[in-house]
Amino acid sequence: MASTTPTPRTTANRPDPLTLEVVELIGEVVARFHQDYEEAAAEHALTGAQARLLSLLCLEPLPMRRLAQRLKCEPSNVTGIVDRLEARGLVERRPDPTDRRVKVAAATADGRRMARSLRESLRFAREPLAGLSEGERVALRDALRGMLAG
Amino acid sequence: MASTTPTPRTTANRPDPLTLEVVELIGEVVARFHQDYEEAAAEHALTGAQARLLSLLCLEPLPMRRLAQRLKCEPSNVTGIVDRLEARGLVERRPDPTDRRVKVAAATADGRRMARSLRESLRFAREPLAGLSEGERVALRDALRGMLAG
DNA sequence: TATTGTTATACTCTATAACTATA
DNA sequence: TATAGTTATAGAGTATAACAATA
Repeated sequence: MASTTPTPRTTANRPDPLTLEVVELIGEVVARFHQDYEEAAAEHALTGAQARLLSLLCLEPLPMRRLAQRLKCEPSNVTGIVDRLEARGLVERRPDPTDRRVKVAAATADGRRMARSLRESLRFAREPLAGLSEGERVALRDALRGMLAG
Repeated sequence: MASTTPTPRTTANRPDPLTLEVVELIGEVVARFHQDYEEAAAEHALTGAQARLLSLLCLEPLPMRRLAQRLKCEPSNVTGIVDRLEARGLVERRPDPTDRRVKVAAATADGRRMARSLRESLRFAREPLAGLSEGERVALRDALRGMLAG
């Protein structure tokens, strides 16, 4: 089926109706996912950035510099976000034994509890697949893999 | 297949591996989509909020109040965003003949050009389906419809 | 000299509350 | 009285530039 061009197109070089609909659906899913995440964060008196940083630190402690890379922002911003989380006892700074310039941020026990509660309060992001059969989930998985690969 | 519970689960009430993988894939797509959008906006010296507002106004002029509802923020914020876009000649405020309290925001010709350029510079958001066959796109469409419905 | 984290600065987004002009 | 838009204010995220401590 016309596989020389990346995406099927009609005459005027516009995506075909099927592709257009899928793009729109993805946009809706993205919006729902994000809204869900922000609301869950707000319910815990966290901003989106704070929730993302805390979730990252629950996987593993990270130096400030690495945090900035993961969050795709400048290192100077991470200082403030960690400051606010540290003031609430959710995160702490630890020295790095091998390099005294480095400060490693880590989630505290309270921080991990908060992150777990946050994760559990994500409705759409956690249960987006409630309406799908196993076959549909397999198809969705394969399509998403294809998107991220392509 | 096991359709009494919303989502298949293993013993400890945790989602099964397939569901977990799909959730993770959706998260990655959401992240890519958003990053793509923000970068495209930045390339045009727009913030994300400005780009979203401008894109909305390219579909139809809207009263300030309605804009706030669409952007899911307070009306007072819209004032500033429209101010900055208006200062750059991308948006204008028009009076509403039927209600003198209302100001209708509308994209200018320059604003529409900017929005079109913005739309065209979205790589992943515009061409997320490059790697998928028609059959995969149909499967993806159906799965996404099911997600948003369920 | 280069790197890590921080500070200082400026801008934008955000919500809240008070204000104005209409209705 | 109620509504549309604005202003004032304060907190948070963001990028840039300059800085101290360390490598």
